[in-house]
Amino acid sequence: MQSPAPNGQRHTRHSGDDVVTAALRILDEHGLPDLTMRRLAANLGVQPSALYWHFANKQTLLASIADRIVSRTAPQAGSPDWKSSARLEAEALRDALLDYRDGAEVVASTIALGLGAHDAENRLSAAIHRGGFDQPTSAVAAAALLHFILGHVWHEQQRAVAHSLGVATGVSAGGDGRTRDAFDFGITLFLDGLEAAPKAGLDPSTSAEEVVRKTAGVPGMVLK
Amino acid sequence: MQSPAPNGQRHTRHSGDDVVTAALRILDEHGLPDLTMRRLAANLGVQPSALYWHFANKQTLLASIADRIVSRTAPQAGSPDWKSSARLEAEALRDALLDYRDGAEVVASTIALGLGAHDAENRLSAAIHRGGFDQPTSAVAAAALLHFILGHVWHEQQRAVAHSLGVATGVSAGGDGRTRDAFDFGITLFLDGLEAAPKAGLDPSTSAEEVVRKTAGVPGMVLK
DNA sequence: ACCTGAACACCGTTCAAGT
DNA sequence: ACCTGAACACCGTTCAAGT
Repeated sequence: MQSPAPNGQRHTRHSGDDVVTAALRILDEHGLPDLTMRRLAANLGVQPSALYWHFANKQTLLASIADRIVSRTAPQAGSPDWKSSARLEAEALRDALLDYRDGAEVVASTIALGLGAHDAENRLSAAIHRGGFDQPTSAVAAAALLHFILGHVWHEQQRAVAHSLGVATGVSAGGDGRTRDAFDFGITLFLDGLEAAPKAGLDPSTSAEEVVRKTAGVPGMVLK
Repeated sequence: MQSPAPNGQRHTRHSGDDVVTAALRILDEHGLPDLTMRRLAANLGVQPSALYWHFANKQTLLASIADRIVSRTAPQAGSPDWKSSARLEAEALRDALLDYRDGAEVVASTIALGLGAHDAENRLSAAIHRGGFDQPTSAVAAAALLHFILGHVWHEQQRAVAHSLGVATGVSAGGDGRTRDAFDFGITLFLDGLEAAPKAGLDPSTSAEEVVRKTAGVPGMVLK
C-alpha cells in the first residue's frame, strides 16, 4: 500500500539517479552535515533501508554525487596554447565545485578515497598532455594541480559558511575577493613550473619495479 | 566515588593535553572513524560528558589534535638556497602527517575550516619569504603548496588503508613506491613556477578594496 | 576544577518479508 | 525491481548535580 507521500514528493518508484538528484538538492540547500541517509529517504518518501537497494553504502552514494558535480564541467573550445587551455580546465573545475554547497569537500573526500570523480583528473591530464608532456608526467602534474584546486575551493567554501554565520575569521575586512587572484596565482605557479620541467622527466616505459628500486630506502614512508 | 578505572587507565583527573594525547593514540591505532567522543572517554576512564569540560565540541578537539601533529615538524638547519629549504620544510611536513594514521585528513579538515594547524602554513610561508618574495606572495604560494601537500598525503594514506584491506585499486602492481617521486615532482613544479614568477606579483600595500575592484565581475563565484 | 548520571535527538546499516 | 518494518549498535551534545 502506497501511503500518500509525506513530503510532497511524487511517489513513483525511484532509480539510482533519482536518489543522487535528491541528494544533490539536500547538499546544496542544507550542506553536507545535513545530508543523512534518513533525511534523504524522507525527502524521497521512502524508508531509509530502501536506499540500500540503490547504493551499497553512503560512501558509494557520495562518490556518485561527486561524479555528477565534476561531470558538469563546461568543455570549452580549443585554446591557443596548452597553458591557457589547462588554466581554463582548472577554472571550469573550480566553477563546478562552487556550484554546489560543500562541493569541494565531497569531491576531495571521494578522490582521496579513490572512489570516483576521475573525470576531473583525466581532463586536467589531457590538457597538460596536449602541451607535449609524456603521459606519466601529465598524470602526476594533473594530480598535483587537482589537489591544489580541491584544497583551495574547499577552503573558499568553508570561509563562505563561516562568514554566513558571522564568525570572526581574522581575515582583514573587505570580503576577501582576493581568493580568485590567489587561485589563478596558484595555477600559474604550477603551469610555469611545468613549463620549466624537462619534458621527459618520467618515462612511460619505466616499470613499476624500477621506480620502486629508484625510490627504495627513502625516509618518510613511516605509517608507524 | 572513583570507581576502579575500567580500562586499565590511571584515574587521576585529566588536563586538556591528556585528552589530546589519548585521542592521538586512538587515531594512530584505529583511525579517524574510530575516534569517537565516547570511545575516547572510555579510554580515559571518564564519562563522555566530561570531555566537554576540556573542549567545546569535537571539532575543537580535532583542531588541537591537528596542531600537535603539525607542530612535531623537525626544524632542520639553514639550507643553501631557499628552494631546497622550502622543499625540506615540505618534506618535514609530509613526514609529520605520515606519522599518524589519517593525519593528513585530520589536518586538511582543520585547515579547511580555518580552525588550526597554522604552523604548517607559517613555516612554508617563512621559507619562501626567505627567498626574497614579498609577504603576500609568500603567503599565497605557501597556501597553494600546503593544499597540494595535504591532498597528496591524504591520498597516500588512504591508499595505504585500501591496500591493507586488500581492496583492488586499479593501480598497477608493484606497491606504488612512486608516491614519493610524485610528491617531489609536485613540489618542484611549484617552486620552479615560483622562481619564474615576478617577485612583486602582489603588493602588500594593495588594499582589500582595490583587490575586490580589480576582481569584480569575474565569473565563477557562484555559490548559488 | 573536573567529573557523574541521565537524558535528548539523532546516526548508518542489516535483513526478512512484502509486491 | 524496488520497497517496508523493525531492529541493532551506535553517535555528539546538554545540563543539573556532585566533590
